[in-house]
Amino acid sequence: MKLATWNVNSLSVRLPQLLDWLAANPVDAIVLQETKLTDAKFPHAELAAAGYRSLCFGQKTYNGVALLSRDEATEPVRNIPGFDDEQARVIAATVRGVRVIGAYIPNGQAPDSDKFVYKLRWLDALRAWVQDELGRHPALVLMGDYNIAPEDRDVHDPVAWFGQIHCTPEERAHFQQLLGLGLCDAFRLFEQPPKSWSWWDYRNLAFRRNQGLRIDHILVSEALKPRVAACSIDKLPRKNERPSDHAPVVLELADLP
DNA sequence: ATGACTCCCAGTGGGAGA
Repeated sequence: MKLATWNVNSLSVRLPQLLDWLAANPVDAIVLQETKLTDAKFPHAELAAAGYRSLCFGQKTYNGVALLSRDEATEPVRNIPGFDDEQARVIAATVRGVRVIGAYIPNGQAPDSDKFVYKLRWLDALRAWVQDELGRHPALVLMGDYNIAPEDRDVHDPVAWFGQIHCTPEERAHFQQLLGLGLCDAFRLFEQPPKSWSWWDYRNLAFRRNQGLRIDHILVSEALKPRVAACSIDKLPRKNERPSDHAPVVLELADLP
């Protein structure tokens, strides 16, 4: 079973690239972030033609998430239950026995901003809810755009980025607290190329210079960890014309005996 | 260098992203 996450930065702009990618990478499920589409405009038919059913949770202009799956996705949840949020950032459902949570964690803008306060509050609510979900669904994947670079090795220039948004001690502590729930960063279960990033700024020729951050993650529960067979970042779509600034991250799970 | 690019809604500019 293969799962993926990708911040597409506008699904209407990126739909052809997504369809191409799914044709080349026929994952069983994928969560998308920054669809920037109301549900009325979601391209259900095009994705169905590619073999995917869609759960969407969008809004105009900003945010918006979706969960695409080949098989039925049951028990859907939109946003964090009990956490009042005007922004569409979470979609979850169960696919082939795996609880799949797709999250677009707030950017936070700057450590001295109101948006940073919101980011930390949001992460508190996420952690409490994921803990509940783990009780109900031991086989769980929490994946998406975390907007957190967990360690210095996830940052192309850790000295310049230290204390900046994505790299503050507070954000990194939140990431560690998620791991403290028994979740595991699947990417780090494997040897990876040095300087592995999932996001590169559009500016400054950052992709060509490989100046990026690893901020898109796939965390897996204890129960799923023995099934993790591979996890990688696919840089190829970042080489497209008019690419998203993020690359997809892919997880492979061994099938149950 | 308070930059750079890309998206969106707007409306011939500005906010947000990261």
